[in-house]
Amino acid sequence: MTTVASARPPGRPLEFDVDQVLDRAIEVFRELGFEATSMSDLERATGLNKSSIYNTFGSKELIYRRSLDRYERVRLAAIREVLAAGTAGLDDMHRALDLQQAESESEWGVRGCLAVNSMTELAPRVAEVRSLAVGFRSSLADLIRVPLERAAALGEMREDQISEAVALLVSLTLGVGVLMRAGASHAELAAHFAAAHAAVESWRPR
Amino acid sequence: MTTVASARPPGRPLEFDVDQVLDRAIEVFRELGFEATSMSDLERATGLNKSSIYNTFGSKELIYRRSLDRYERVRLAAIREVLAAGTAGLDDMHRALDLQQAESESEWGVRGCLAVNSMTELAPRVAEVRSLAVGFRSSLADLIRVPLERAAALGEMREDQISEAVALLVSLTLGVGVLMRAGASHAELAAHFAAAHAAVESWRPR
DNA sequence: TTGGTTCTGAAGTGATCGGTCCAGAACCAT
DNA sequence: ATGGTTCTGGACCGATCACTTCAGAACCAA
Repeated sequence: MTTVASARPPGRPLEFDVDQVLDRAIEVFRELGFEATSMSDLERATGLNKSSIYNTFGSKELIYRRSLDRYERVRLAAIREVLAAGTAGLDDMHRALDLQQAESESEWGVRGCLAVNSMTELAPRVAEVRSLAVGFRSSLADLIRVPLERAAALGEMREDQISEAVALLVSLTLGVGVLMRAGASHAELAAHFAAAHAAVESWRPR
Repeated sequence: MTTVASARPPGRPLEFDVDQVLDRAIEVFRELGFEATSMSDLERATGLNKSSIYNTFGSKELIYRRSLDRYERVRLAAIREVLAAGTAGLDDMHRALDLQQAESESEWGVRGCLAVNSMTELAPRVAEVRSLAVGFRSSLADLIRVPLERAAALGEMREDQISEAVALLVSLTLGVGVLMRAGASHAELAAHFAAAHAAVESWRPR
């Protein structure tokens, strides 16, 4: 059992980069969801032949799960960079909210968040997708907790408020994910972010 | 043009009650969503023949829109009864949150909220569904505003906090709608409702 | 009862669905 | 070069999709 994971197999090599293909699949799945996306859609979006897709991923559900997994990891890494790598407390939280708002107002925003979409569409019926959903929320909560604990250490909020603050911010994030896809205007989105900012400020001791 | 809307047409009458059929359709759409629900599923759930469905509603999209419309009206009526018909301020809000939590933990809770589901699945692609989504959020916000304005009149919160409070509670409601379908435990749901209760309490002047 | 209208049940429509098969191309180790 | 392995393109598969058609049943007004 001395096989190495990256051992190049014999035979003809893949003519494409798997991650690049997944990125194109992510775009389609974000826009149409799982059910409304056909294999033809995936062929067109990835530029691959159906055989190559099946040879590499196995089934439509499997390429969806691979796409969702990659989406979550990329997304969490970006959030980690903003939240966990900061040095301030509540100010980092405000900054993160501003970034999220800017994203949600961009032309890509209307496609929403693939993780949120998967939670309402496929998670109830597919256990593996449900696991990805639970894991994503858990990781997101962990990341949100970081600046809040720094804030508590800085005396910007009470220790016993942290858990409720995390839950509230996670819920708000999911809510924004829904809003983006459902015709919310920039004004409506702004109102929700204003509410989030106000909640953050309410934690400061007076 | 003296036609009356409820004028009984000649010919054979329907053998079923339209609203009862819609209630059964709502169940299926809540569980499976629009795309994953087939006409056979609807036949089975409603007990109707395909022809009767098409004769009455016209298409799969139309019976979905009728279902969503009915779901929203029934749901808003129930919420109105709790929120707008109350006489207290913030206490009514707490009571409403408790009811929502009990519902989300019931066996029906895992099907989630058809309105929320429609926002992530069909609203981006179908303008009429998007309109229903916008209308639902708008009506929900109006209802949430009622007890908060009573609270402000009672001196339980400041007038200028109301709009942000409404936005936050709407966002939280959407978030819970997502959580219900995505494998959230009762504990996880409880944490989110605890955060909501804490937010409500934070509005009281000190 | 009869004529006009509408509803129901069952069979059938073409199109598209996700997925398979296989011949030939493309690679590596020898 | 050759043999073993893997990947690609395209034809092909049965199943299922939303939807239609139509004959006959069920009703009302006259």
